[in-house]
Amino acid sequence: MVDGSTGRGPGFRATMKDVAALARVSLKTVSRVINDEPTVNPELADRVRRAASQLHYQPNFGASALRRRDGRSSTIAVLLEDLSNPFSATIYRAVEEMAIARGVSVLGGSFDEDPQREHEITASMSRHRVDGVIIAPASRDHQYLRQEQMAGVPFVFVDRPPHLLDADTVLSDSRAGAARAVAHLISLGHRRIAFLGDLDTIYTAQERFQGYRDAHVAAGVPVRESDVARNLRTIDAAYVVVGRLLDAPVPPTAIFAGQNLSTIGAVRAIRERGLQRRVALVGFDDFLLADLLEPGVTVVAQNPVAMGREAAALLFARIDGDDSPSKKKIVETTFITRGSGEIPVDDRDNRL
Amino acid sequence: MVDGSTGRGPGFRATMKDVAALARVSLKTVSRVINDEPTVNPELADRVRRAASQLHYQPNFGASALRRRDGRSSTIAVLLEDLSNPFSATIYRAVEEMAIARGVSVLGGSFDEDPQREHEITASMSRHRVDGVIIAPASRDHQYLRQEQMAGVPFVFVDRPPHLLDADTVLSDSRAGAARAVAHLISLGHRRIAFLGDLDTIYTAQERFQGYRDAHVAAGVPVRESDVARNLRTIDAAYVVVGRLLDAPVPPTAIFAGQNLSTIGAVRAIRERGLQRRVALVGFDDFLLADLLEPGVTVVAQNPVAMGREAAALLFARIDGDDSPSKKKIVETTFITRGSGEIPVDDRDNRL
DNA sequence: CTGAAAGCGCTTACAG
DNA sequence: CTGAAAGCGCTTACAG
Repeated sequence: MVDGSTGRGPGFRATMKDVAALARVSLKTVSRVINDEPTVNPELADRVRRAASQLHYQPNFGASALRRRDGRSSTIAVLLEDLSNPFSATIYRAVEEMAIARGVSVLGGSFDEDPQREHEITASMSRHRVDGVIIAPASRDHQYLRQEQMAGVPFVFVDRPPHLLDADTVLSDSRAGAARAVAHLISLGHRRIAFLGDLDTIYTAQERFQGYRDAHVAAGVPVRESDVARNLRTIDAAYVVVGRLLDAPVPPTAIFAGQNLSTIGAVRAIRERGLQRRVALVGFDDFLLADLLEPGVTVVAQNPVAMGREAAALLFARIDGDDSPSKKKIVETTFITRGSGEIPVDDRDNRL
Repeated sequence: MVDGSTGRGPGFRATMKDVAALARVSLKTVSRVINDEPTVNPELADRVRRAASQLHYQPNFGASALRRRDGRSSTIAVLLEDLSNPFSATIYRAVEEMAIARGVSVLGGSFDEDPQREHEITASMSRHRVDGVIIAPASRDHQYLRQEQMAGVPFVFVDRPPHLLDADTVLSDSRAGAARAVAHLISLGHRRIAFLGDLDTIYTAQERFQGYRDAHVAAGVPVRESDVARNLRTIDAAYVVVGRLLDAPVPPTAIFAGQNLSTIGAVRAIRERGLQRRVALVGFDDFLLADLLEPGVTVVAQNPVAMGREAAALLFARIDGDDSPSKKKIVETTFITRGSGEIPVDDRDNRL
């Protein structure tokens, strides 16, 4: 079967057995060399390495994991809202960097705020026997992950906390960040500040609204329900709602947008009406080119690189055996003023 | 061993054997039910399903692949330049959608233009025995993938073609798209059009430069080497180079930027000098907010969704057994005028 | 329609 | 330091 040559025709893939035969050693010796066990005669090891290289041998992770004590697949899952959104993509990349340094591969998944899809993808990850999962859940009840956790798979929640499940968590300080931004607008005289919120089911949308309220309460400014828009997911949805608000008889004088897409929708609606120097705007989550718009867009910037790194560090610590109580990390936000948020109220507009 | 209850203490994970014992059938019958083989007594099948559900059984893909004839891991790899770049991320998402519809999971990887990293990641994918690979290579010689191909793993090249390897390919029509954009600038009277190119080693950078040259040749306008900048990877690099060009005694009157980051760098440098209504700019590859800048940025838009879908379709066809000769698909670009590219030459500037 | 035996490519546990 | 046997969780190939 072993002919000593390299070409074996289509479909051929060398196994340890083939390497062993070519190197004239036992299977077990090949296994020792491949796994860098030290107790191998250098000459034999060399023969094995040459044979492996000649046959283009690549060990089979799946087979190895099957028999291994720890059952490690050398794979983790990173399951986020939408990998094509810059926030998710940046977290993914930060995790990828730490994974690659450990020789671990990353299975990526996007939930698109669909709990059903979350259930399907996590089940699939279970069938792949991933070594751990970093997840920004779309669902609100995470008890179903309990079984997987009990089977020894660590979970780290990122951007959104677990519900009815105990697990490590990495969050932005959404509430404080939002409160600071809104307090800034209030300090410039604004009393009618519109709120653009994402889906009500999303933790961060709730937190950012709480921050918006906190700032109002602290300043003794009432929140007007008609200035609060929720369940805005897309640029277009925010664009339409902001247009409607601005066209009202007594429009808000400032806007606080709860995420990057709604900020962009707000910019479009404001610009279309030529109000970019009249209506103040602050967005949550930074975005590329925010500084090149006119005026530059003031934002509460998150730190997705730090979030991804932190989540990966927690996950790998668990994979390495850390069984301490679950941890919760808060990543600070940064308030970046660029102009759009520094427009004071125009007294002509402040009719309440 | 089987106690009929659900809780088994930490570390427990049900196997087919456990399910078989609980359902009082043989292992093989469980296997038949899990794999939806039709020849199972409905009553037995029901017992198996109930037992599987009670034990939270999830089949082990790795073990199944090991014994299976086809050896399928239900995993593909999508290896691109940088998953946090919108172009790569959009391709990734398009592939993910098609993969999820087939119950296939996606291992993602970013090469960052590092051939060494490409070698490591592709080797890792081989060890995971992925069923197929979609790749935008960083290296220039792809013979090393021959072994993997011969072992039956299909490769689809996206954005960049294979060198010294025969494989399916999906490309943008970079050369024609670039030529059209530059011809547009020439038609507006520009004779000094700077070119901002990515790394010379990158196929698309070469093609876009060829398109830039084609348009010059067709119009009988000479290309000035001093207007050609290469190996620009980042926003900052483009920003610095464009600044230098604009500050020269006789600056170019227009700029053609070869990718989205260099376009953004060019915008920064132009704006900083207040030249956004004087210097024309066209970019290759569209980007979010290009229409909200002032003036809006004219671009040659690619279609990464179509590219990802096409690549996935080709890959899954191969996985399903298509062994026809390799295919090459060209995805058209779209020229989108928004203002920055429609600035005619100012006669005062056209000193040659 | 159902099941007992063998084997996928590896590692474990053991013997020499 | 080296190797033969058993077994990980499944599917295949076969017998009933």
